[in-house]
Amino acid sequence: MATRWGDRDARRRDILAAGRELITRQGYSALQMRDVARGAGISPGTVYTYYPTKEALFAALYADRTDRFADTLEAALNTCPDLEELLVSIADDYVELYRIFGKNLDVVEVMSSPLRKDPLVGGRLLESTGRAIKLLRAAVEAHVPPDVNSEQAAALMWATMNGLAEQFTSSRRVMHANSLEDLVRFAARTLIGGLASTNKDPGSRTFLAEPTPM
Amino acid sequence: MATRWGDRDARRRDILAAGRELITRQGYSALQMRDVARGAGISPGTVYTYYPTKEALFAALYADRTDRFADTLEAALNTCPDLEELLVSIADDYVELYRIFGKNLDVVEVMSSPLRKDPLVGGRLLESTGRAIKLLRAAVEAHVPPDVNSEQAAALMWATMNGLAEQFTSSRRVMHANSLEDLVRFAARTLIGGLASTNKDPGSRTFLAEPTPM
DNA sequence: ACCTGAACACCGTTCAAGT
DNA sequence: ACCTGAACACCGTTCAAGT
Repeated sequence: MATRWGDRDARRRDILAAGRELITRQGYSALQMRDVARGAGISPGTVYTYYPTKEALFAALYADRTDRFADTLEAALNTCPDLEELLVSIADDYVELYRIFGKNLDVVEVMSSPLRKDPLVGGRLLESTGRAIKLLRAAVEAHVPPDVNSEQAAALMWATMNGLAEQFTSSRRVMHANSLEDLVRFAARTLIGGLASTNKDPGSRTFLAEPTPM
Repeated sequence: MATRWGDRDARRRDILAAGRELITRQGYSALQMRDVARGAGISPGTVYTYYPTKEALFAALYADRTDRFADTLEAALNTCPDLEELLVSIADDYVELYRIFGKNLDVVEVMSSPLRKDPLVGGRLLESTGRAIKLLRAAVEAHVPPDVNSEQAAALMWATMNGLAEQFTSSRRVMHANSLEDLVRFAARTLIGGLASTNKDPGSRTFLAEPTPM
């Protein structure tokens, strides 16, 4: 680290890089403030003049990672012919994100604390998660019949993604032996088929819809 | 606590009761070994002669709670006419379980540590989660066309339950304003419709299935 | 202003001593 | 045997002192 005395922007990048290194290589339990400080070439006290708590630092790392995931999602949105391929192509990236951050950050907790007002914590968090959510909703709306309630559909898709990611980062073996790709395809087909055949908006619900041929 | 000196069974129940009280009323961060000891009327060191670590105690509490959820699931299985009503009727109970335990226990972590061999930790955990999983799979098989791959279907259903529970215990507001019941119904209808119309076993896949009328 | 690092606070865990 | 509680270890956080 060749960061000069007083260069706050570079110092902040050093802190984030050190934290990211620890958390991606060794997991959340390895994210310790003394080690972050050592990795960034500073003393422990100094970290606290950049991020007021460990949770704030973690939230900043999460926001960065979410932005990278949103990049993946955006690229998939521009290249994938259908929702099934889109979901398959983003699955690995999301599972990696979830493995590192999934269980350890309560976004609501952060956003309802004073950290909400910190532009480099709450601000970044709102920006990155908002972007990912918008992209996901756009994906749903682009690939699902227009009479489906897209808010519910996006929420369900989001829940499914998180639930699958959880299975593949923790309890999968207890349940089954399917690969991530197989299960994502199965989930995608089931959701798409289900959205096409039922679950219209209450106003326009039809009793006999046409099933989408595969 | 009127537990007598040397009554290990009663003492263990006292410890579990104290832990459950803390965690259900104030959440995981309130599960502190000194407070568990005080609640059980013993000294901190004694807790460790019953559960070797805090994680072991937590896993035992999780196993107990999972057994109670399996009771709920079993009752629903015997009374609910269809899968949609079954899922709606267990949703609240599962969300409560998830709020308390969802993010804080890695079952695989516990089961791959020496705790696995402890009958009151790993043993109970295997028993209770195995029972819940079997019941869920039975529910799927009872309500879904026989040519669907029921292992995948159960895994997807499990993922969806976890994903929805996560939304309703943390980041829901960021996504949408639907109630739990509405979203569970939507998810159930979509899954059921999707399983009926697509995703047959590779061998018996049909191209035009009959949609289930609502 | 920015940074240091010793010290404090807290909580999981251990163990010599008690009954 | 079972239990006590002071002490240890660890890690998030603070703050008086340095440059």
